[in-house]
Amino acid sequence: MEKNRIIMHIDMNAFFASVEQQNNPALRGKPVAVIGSAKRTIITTSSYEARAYGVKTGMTVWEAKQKCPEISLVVGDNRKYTYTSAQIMKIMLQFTPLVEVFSIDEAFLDLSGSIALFTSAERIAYLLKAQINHHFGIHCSIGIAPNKLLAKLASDMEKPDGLTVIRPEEATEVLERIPTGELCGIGAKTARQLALYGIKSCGELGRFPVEILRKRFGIIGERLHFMGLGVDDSPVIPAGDAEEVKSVGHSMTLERDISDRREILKNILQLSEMVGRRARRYNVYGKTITLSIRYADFDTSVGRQETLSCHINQSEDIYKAATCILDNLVLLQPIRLLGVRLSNLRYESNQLPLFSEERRKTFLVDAMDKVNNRYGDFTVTFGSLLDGNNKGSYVISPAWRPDGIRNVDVK
DNA sequence: TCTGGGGTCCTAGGACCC
DNA sequence: TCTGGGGTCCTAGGACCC
Repeated sequence: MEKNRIIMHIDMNAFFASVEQQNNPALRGKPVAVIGSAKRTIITTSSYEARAYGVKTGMTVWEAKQKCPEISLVVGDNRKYTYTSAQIMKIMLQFTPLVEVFSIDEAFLDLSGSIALFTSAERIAYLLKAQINHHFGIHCSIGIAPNKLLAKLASDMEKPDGLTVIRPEEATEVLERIPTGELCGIGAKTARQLALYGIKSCGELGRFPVEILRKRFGIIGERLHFMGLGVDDSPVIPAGDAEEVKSVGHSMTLERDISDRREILKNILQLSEMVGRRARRYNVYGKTITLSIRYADFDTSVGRQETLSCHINQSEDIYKAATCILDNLVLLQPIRLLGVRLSNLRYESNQLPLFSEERRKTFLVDAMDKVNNRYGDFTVTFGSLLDGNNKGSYVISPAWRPDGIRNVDVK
């Protein structure tokens, strides 16, 4: 039997853009969009002033300028966002130790045990909003419900600066009018599939025979059924209890489509170094290397993986494996995007964090030396790429976490 | 003027071993 | 000459999340 829980979901509004506006008063109250530094970039986040013009995440810069010619474009700064995020998460920890960092700008809180101390969940919401706004000038939307699924749905219902409560007894009625695609876990494709069965709302989904869902969607089918009913007993998992990361990777869209093998290798080397660096920093080794390619036509992509007999995390070894995969591929078109990922991970748990910095440096120098000796020419370019010439490779992604290996602060 | 990047989970088929 | 299953690992691709 599920005990009545009180779960809160907090979503920072236009997080990256809000941080930038806070940082630069000249941007406040104005349409602002945060973009990547690479040539082929997109709108990562836009301020609410920009959204009023129709500027949305995922648009090209050109599209955004069409919608809003006076928009200020800011190249994202991952360190700033990671730092702010970590500070905000600390504020949340004042109210409960059960804080699950869901992304750089979202968190779940289990307040079931905290209500007695703070009177009510709504009061906690007001206190949180006030503190976050006071210290960081950032608004957030908060949802309160008996589980994570409904709390997330609730926080989505009023933006910006919203507070929405779904009480257990209200859940059924609320779900009746919510389209299935609004639930976290049901994307456009699944929503379309469900619509073919005449299922449009969550209410309809919950009433639909679960056997048919199971047959059509497999394991997901059962989950869909419970989602439609608003049932979700997944726990809020605090940072310390989170599962270990299962893969580490980087990918990048190139400035232009390329076919030249030397050029392709150069980019694979850079990606291998980024992946290796991150893996070594966190004392993790991987057995499987995946090389991803997206072709010029954007729609065609391939991923080829290879599992080795031992675990590696040296950039050079990753590079060698990725190169080997490339050699077995027939390239069909010029390449638009390249990616390198390390998975099948093993953690070196007996490493004291105290030594990790030292270890990291040793490994880094070691790897760079080897690369230099071995690959000559373009390594010099590569070294300078890493150290700043190639601003194009700054990583901007809302999928970061403020802590641990998913703090992707590579350049 | 085109369309970013870092992850997780699931499926389905094949290899291989007992 | 025809014919087993179960288990595990691996691979490629797709859907989903931020």
